[in-house]
Amino acid sequence: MQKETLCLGLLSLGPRSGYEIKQMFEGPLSDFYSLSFGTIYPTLNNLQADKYVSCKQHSQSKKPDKKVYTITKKGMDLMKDNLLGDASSYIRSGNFGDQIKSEFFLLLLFSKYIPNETMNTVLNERVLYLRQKLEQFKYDGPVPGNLDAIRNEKSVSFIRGLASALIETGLNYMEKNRHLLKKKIN
Amino acid sequence: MQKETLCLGLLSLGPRSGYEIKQMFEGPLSDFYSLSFGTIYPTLNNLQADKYVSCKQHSQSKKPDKKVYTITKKGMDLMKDNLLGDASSYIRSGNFGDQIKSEFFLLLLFSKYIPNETMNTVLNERVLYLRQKLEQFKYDGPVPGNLDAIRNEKSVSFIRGLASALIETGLNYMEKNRHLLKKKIN
DNA sequence: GCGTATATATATCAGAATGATATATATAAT
DNA sequence: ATTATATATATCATTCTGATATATATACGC
Repeated sequence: MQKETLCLGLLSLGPRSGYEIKQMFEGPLSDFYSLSFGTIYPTLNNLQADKYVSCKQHSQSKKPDKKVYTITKKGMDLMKDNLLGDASSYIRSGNFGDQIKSEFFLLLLFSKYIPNETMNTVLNERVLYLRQKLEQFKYDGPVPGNLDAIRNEKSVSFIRGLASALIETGLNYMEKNRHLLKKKIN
Repeated sequence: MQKETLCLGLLSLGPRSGYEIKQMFEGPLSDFYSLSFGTIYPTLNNLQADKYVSCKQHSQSKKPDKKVYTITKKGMDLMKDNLLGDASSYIRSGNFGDQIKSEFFLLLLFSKYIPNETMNTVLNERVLYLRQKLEQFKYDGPVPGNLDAIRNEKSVSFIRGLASALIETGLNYMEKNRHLLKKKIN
């Protein structure tokens, strides 16, 4: 997805700064997508120059000014156009589409070069990590204010439910089949 | 995973050319990782310069020479060292770790800006696509010769089983919950 | 009270990776 | 006969990341 469409999409949920957009990528979106500061800030500047967003500078004593961006009518139109135009090309992406870089799967692929004890530790930690992820997706309590908008999106409950179901399946599979990765002789 | 470790890992399954390594990324590995020609060819050249791989040139009348690379003892050692050294850092990657770029999930996130009929078509095509993927992972018949080595890896049956289980869960969830993405009024 | 770590906030840039293109030929399909 | 696809390597502009710079505030342990 184009970085412009993505930034506009997040701004459509409410006005926010570049820093807060980054927080979304590190919080609720971290499992699906990410953009770096080096992409976010220039993108916002370009979107502003082309009037797709407006910007209000909030001076905060001695911190750098917080630049809060608001999507314009022109920006909403561009976002909707882009989403509609590219919708069909996103059908074949994501789990299991063409954008995953799973280093964990590569590690499994080459697991025969790794001692059994090491793989055991790795798999144990992987299970712990996935359990943690699962709790994260199931957690339904309060979230920091700037992440509230995304949490309240109806589509997000669909996505969180799907992610939970996938992780549960992965955990069950791992518990039942991890013995297949063991080498007979070390 | 470092591109060097990855290329060495694939060459550890048997000698092959850069073109054939790319074929692995477009075939059985396409759902987990990918490297472009622009990365593969320079990497192989560097690995050769440092004696981690050796190279035999097979002239083929008028096509460019096919350069078949073979991993050396030095290369096997480097690969194993790298795998062991980095193993713990791969635990938190992949579904659902930190490397997924799921444009499909982003599309769902912004689905409220897309007409119900369009989303319906998109979800239908997604289901067809996932069914196709599922068949691919479950297919157990013969594969082209250069992809045989990877198919015969014991770890690959573990990975294919996991992928199949995940896709099945995703399909079931989608069928049962897709109504949640529908907007009440269009 | 003092140092350390973390959080807020924007900006920039070297290095890395991709996606496209160039080159050249063979083969299969229409 | 023409078009498309496959084999095979190589290069490069554009893009993106990850790191770093800058500046301040707050929280935490000792």
